[in-house]
Amino acid sequence: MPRGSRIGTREEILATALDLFLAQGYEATSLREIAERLDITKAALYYHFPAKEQLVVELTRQFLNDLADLVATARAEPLSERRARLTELLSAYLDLLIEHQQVIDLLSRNPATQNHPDVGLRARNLIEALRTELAGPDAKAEDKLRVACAMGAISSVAMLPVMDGERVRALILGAALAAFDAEPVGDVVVRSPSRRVGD
Amino acid sequence: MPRGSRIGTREEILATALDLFLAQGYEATSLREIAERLDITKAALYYHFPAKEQLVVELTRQFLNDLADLVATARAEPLSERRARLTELLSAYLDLLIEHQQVIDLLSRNPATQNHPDVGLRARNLIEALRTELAGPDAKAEDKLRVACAMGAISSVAMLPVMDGERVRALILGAALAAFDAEPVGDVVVRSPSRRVGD
DNA sequence: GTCTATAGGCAGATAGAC
DNA sequence: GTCTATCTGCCTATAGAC
Repeated sequence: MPRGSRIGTREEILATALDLFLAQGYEATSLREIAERLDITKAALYYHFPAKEQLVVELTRQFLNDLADLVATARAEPLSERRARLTELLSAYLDLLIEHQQVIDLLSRNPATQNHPDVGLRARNLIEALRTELAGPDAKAEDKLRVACAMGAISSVAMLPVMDGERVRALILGAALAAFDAEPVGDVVVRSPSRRVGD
Repeated sequence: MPRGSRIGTREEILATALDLFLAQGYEATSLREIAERLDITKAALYYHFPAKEQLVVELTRQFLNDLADLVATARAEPLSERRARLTELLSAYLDLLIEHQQVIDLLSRNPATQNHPDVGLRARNLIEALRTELAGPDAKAEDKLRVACAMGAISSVAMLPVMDGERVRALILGAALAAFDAEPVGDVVVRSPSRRVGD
């Protein structure tokens, strides 16, 4: 059943694809499912996108460009003011994750997208570049690990239901900086459990 | 070409399946690929495992049981010594992630596995239970966020190439505790980039 | 425990009418 | 821009011989 001429078909396709990819995964979602939900046919999809993978390329393009911008910003920052630079860049990284939360979910949860040169590989390279920039050119292994922990704390936004407000943002940024600065903690002993839970 | 009777066929199948699932994803890996790499046939796989999804169930069983044990430990701990309890449980959680790094990769990267009641849903419930236990029964939203940040810092192990040594472990645990304790940091301004990187 | 052979289905993708 | 119709190929899973 045709829907007639609409302005936003392409955007509707992308939105629907994102929905289904997030819920079921990229590989587990067929073009038939996407088409059915939109009440069009598979062939109609192929008018707008030459192949299934192109859906992911388009869905992730904006995020990846923003991430590339952030790396460029990092490279342009003077190394002299190290602390201010770290704070600023982690803050921008946090904003990026919040803004593109769904796309990041898509990328991190779908191995099939991670080997695509314009998507997964590009993302990996950019993240690696950011980590390198944050640690500094003369960074020791420990500094790199500290940066990884800080970025990990920021990644906790991905685990959370919804992001709301400046207070939450400030807390996560504070946690990331504290993770970076932290003293090592060793020699912790764990007692044995009384009974297993869950089965 | 038959391989004759071997003791470890079942374990070889699981190891090969894990390899391929990690490299390509669960959905993107066919039973034919697994069989070919092992030099057996698809039908032989079905002798050992009744369905493809059973491979994931077996691969994740040990990790999920260990995680359930950790939740049980958390429930058995006295709430009186809050700080020691938090340190101890985060430490055990870190050990768990290190020990089962590959399985965690498998779970977190494959949406298709995440709706299975004995795998993804069980994992989600256990992680949620652990977060709740760590935050405490009377926890405010902010405490839960702090726990999420701490667990996020620990999750940084998943981003790292290899885990080696007590020093690295101590650093990550320290970062997690510091993330939990951190003061909020607000009002950071980001300058604009000079030029985009990467294309 | 492993094989051959095949059923039965759905995938991604294309051709060409309208 | 969307359709119908169809191709080709691979998928999971099963039956039954050895």
